[in-house]
Amino acid sequence: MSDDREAVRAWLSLLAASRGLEKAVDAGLRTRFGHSISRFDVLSALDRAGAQGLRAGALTEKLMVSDGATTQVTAPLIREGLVKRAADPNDGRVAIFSLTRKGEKIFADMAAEHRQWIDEAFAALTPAQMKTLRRLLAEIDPAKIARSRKDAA
Amino acid sequence: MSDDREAVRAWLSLLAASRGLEKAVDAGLRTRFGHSISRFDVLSALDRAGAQGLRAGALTEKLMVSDGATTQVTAPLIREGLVKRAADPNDGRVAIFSLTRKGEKIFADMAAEHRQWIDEAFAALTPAQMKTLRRLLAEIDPAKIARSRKDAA
DNA sequence: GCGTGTTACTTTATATCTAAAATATTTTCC
DNA sequence: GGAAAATATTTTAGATATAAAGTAACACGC
Repeated sequence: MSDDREAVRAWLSLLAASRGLEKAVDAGLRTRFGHSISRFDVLSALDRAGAQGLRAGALTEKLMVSDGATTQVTAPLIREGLVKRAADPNDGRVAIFSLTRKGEKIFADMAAEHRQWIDEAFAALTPAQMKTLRRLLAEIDPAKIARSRKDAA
Repeated sequence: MSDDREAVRAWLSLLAASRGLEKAVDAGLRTRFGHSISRFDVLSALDRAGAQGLRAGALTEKLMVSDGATTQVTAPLIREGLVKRAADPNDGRVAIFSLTRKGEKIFADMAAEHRQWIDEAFAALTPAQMKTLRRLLAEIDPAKIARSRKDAA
């Protein structure tokens, strides 16, 4: 059988497509708005959360990064006045992040342009093909790796 | 139409799948072999290049990273004796990297296990579906973004 | 109502990436 | 043949990621 390495081939394609697009989007966001893709992700999550904002922990979960990363990526956004950090009145440990008015406005611009870029990058695919792509991607299960690993060294 | 945001949805799925799998593979390589996915990529490129090795520039291109990253990621591999750095006899500027015997052996182990992990992560897909996936991913064109960007600020 | 453990977040140390400056070598062109 | 331009790589400064240690606030059980 020559289906021997099909999974590794698919993985290399996946990696190449994702890294390529990620780099292009990051470069675009930096050039046009002076913000990284990580910051865009934060703004996007906060925009979706609306006025009530998100706790640091919830942000961490949504972005799938470490606790420390959330603290660090929000710092410059707060410094520049796009994000507001408030204490939870009921729990002194909790930090709640939300967009400022300025942050909302800037994010709206970023999101509009971001969407155009993505539409262009995917222009060669029909909506049906994009759905197929999503369906196939959803079948990939990274968690299986951790479960199967024989951690002996 | 509700195909309105199909491209952005596909992009989010792509990113989630790629990041998730990348994290799992990286964790596996670190746990089992003490090396990052970046180092695995270097070893993989050098293994394919064989005894004649690769110039720093060629490695940079294959890995799609910056020049500096190549210098930095090879450094620990050289320190640990998996990679050898030689000068080009015809051009004093050029550095040629290749695997040592030890590097070849260790990479063989890594590659075998890596392949198992990928097979497992993709187990829910048939070979035909993996081919479809590759075909669809190949249609995505990040370069369109740079071309369309109206870099005015 | 107080010690002790838990939880939430931040800080720190380290790894990896990029962009740009620095270094070294080769090539080009009078 | 030598100055100037081009090329190949390394170094440096800064951004962003993680893991683990640190800090502060809460909550449980006696």
